[in-house]
Amino acid sequence: MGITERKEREREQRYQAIIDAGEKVFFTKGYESSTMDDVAVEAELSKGTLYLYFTSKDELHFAIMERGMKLLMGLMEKRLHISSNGIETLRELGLALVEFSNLHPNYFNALIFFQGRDVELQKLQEAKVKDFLANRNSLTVLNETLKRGMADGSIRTDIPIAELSTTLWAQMMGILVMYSAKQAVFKLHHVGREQLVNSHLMLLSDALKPSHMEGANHE
Amino acid sequence: MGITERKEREREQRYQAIIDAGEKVFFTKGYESSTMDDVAVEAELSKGTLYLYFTSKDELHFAIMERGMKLLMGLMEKRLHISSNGIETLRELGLALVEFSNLHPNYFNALIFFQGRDVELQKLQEAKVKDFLANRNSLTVLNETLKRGMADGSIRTDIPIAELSTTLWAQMMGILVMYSAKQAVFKLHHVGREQLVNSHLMLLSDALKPSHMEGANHE
DNA sequence: CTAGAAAATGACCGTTAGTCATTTTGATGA
DNA sequence: TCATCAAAATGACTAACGGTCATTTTCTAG
Repeated sequence: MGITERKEREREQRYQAIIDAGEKVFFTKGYESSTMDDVAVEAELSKGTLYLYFTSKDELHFAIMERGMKLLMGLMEKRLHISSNGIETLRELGLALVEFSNLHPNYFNALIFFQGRDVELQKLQEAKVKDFLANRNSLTVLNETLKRGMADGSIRTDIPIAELSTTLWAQMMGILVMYSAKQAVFKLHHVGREQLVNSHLMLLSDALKPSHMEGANHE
Repeated sequence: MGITERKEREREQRYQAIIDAGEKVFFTKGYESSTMDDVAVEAELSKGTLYLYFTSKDELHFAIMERGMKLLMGLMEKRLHISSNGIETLRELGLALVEFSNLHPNYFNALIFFQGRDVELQKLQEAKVKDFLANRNSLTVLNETLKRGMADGSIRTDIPIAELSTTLWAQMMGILVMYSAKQAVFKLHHVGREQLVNSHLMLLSDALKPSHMEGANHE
């Protein structure tokens, strides 16, 4: 009989329903200003029940971020084989991130916000984080693309790949975190997010070329 | 009679003493885990008194960060005139930041942590923040240096200066924020902070050259 | 010595993440 | 149909902490 199966399915549905409620609340009021009671009301459940599905507010937030990450990965995969050239693919990945930020601004913010906090990697259960890092994620894809670019000669090879990929990843995530954390500074200088990302990519397109390679067409 | 003067002096001393206590507590237990009661005990004052000098926990943290910023600025000013060449001075500024992180790791962390949060610029009194931004700070110095570099021909001029300076600032602060927030990721890839900063500067030294300028000596 | 202002105190408040004893639900077997 | 029992759900409660304010203490001035 499929009773255990049905129960499992119901549990999964409720789990997703809580994430739905969490999204609605967090995206509307912002993470810090949202309370678990808010989420409970939205989900039409008691707060106690939430804690049967999530061990903490941060874990719920993590689940939302994971959804966002899946969406982003989808957009990246789609662009991954547009070009066979490594450096151009890299640019596509950058554009995927921009596209993501326009299509799903809320998930984008959740992801950026989460990236800029040191909480989860320490306080969340090791297992969950390990699992997340082990899975194919934006950093993995970046790494593969760099390998391709180094192989086809479109990307410099004098920086070890592990260093280069983490650096590029940190740069991109970093400027986005800074932009969301320090909007006032950027406004003061009349620089928008689009401009920031653009000039970043512009700098990169030159920086990644193998030395002495002529004929840059950054644009 | 100098009574008002003495009072003012005493007030300033107490103000500084509270920052001292705040530093001791925050640097030891971490900002989030530290309570205002902890600080009060360390300062040998009641909690209520703290709030006569600081309107919030964040404002106390801001004051600590300002101290750090002053130290950093000192290190930067010192290196500012080592070279008359713009691009080399820019590198010196990067190295000043590295030096700062080694000399004053606690202030460095406070600064980074503060940079990566969106709280203060919104919740702190406008005046305080405006004042901070108006003062000569790392971003100002960066801007000046870029101007010099563009003038002496050592830095590309095709990116507007406001965009370029904010981008470079966001990149550098960004990767440091990411490093402190996501140490686990970097450890997994065996990349240390020194390596991260190095490969970042390496990429930059190529990216900032005027197009078609030959003979790169990045090192 | 006293009046009164300025500084300091600490008991108290409101909020909220997280807990747990109790209740409800629903499957099972007689 | 009902009794039993485990799983699920509940919501009152706790602990912790940032921030407040009526009261007390300290200091100045006349």
